[in-house]
Amino acid sequence: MTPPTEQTGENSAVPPPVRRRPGGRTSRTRAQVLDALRAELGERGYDELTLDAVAARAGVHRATVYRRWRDVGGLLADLFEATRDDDWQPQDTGSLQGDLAALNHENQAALTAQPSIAAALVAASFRSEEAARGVRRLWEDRYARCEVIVSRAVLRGELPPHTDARQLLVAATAPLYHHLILLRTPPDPGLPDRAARTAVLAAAAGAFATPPPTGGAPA
Amino acid sequence: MTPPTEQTGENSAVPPPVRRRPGGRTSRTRAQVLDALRAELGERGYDELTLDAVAARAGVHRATVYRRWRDVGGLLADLFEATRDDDWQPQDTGSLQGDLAALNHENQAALTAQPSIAAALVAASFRSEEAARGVRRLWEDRYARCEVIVSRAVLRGELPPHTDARQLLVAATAPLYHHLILLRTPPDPGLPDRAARTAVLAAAAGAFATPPPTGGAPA
DNA sequence: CCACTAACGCGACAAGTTTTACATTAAGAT
DNA sequence: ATCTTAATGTAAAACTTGTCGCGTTAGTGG
Repeated sequence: MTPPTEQTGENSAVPPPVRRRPGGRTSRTRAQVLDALRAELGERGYDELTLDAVAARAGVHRATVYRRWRDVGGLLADLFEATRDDDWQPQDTGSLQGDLAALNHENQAALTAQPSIAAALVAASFRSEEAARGVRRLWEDRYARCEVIVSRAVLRGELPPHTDARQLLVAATAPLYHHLILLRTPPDPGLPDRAARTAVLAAAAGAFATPPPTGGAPA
Repeated sequence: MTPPTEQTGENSAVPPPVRRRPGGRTSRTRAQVLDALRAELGERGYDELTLDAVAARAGVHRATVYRRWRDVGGLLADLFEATRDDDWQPQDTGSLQGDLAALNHENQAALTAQPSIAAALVAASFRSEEAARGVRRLWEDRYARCEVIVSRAVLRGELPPHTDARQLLVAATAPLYHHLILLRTPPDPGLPDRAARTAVLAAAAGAFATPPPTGGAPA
């Protein structure tokens, strides 16, 4: 991701041996390249992605891309990084099942859009360890933002106070990803709602209850 | 997938029979190459997979591999084919939750084995349309074999007669795949059992009931 | 055992991808 | 405005990937 700043040594003698230049041209190049990457991912798909095409589309020389991102994995990792800082947040529909269903509908739309950047990103995450780390952090960020869905439901009295938010969210969303990404079955318009309903039923049956915070135990 | 029969030679009117030779060397070569492919997938991982390395490991010339399988996608598709015809079947533990948990434990073991062929196969399915078709058929086959878990549970009286087997199986197994393959979180020893339990609770709450065969009076 | 030829090995090569060395441009500080 | 040098551009070399023609090996049927 961005320039590998390995310089951060712990020694006290040499503070910053290399003065970076994050301004003007550098950031402009990054923006151009990431835009070109998104466009290529969408149009040509992941497996036909070449660094060369990205560089050409960005109006930048190939060597520049190779130098700064090294390979496709590095490029994608940086894209994850850039994707991560937006202001997305889950809708508030007024009910747990509605919130989860809305989330699923949004995901289904993103994953089945004809040139799907989301699907390309998932495919890409298998490319390199670097990209895998990037996608892991992206998922973590998104699930963290979704936890508010659960806390809202608790406040409304729809769920018991000690509910494992992550487990509930995963139960509600995993079937969708499973079908669209792993099984590769054609999109089922009813699936988002069914999966949400199933998770809510399981939650009502106490499937995601965490052990009550009984007084401080040892250790 | 086996040998691509493009060998139409010239033209004439009658397609020459082209006598194949499935015996001896041909099948031996296929076995060597697929073994080498499995080994490479496990050791080097999917993204570092090269036809060249597979051929070298199989003790076969590159041109042979290119001729018979054309590219990585064809190679992987053939591997799916070979993987599909084994005699695997789900364990019978005597209870629905036990069966589902056993299935999850087995999958978790397969997906976290250090060189995980299973994980590599999933990654590989993104490579080409051909490989994607192969993996889709593999999943279809495995889920079909698992349906017996549900019918056994129905016979035992653990489930109502009209239960959607696929939905139940997906609900029980999807969270595992979601964590291990998409989220890339480290394996959680408790997850297989929890996911199985959640699915059983949802089933008990009627989450997977299919409309009764008789025309019930609509609301 | 023999003839036929599918399937393989070999090496050369075209196309594509990544690295490297050097020249040029422009960010950032004085 | 001027200087320093990080970041790019440029071009050619080094390496990778996939294809092709041709000679050799070994199934298969007689």
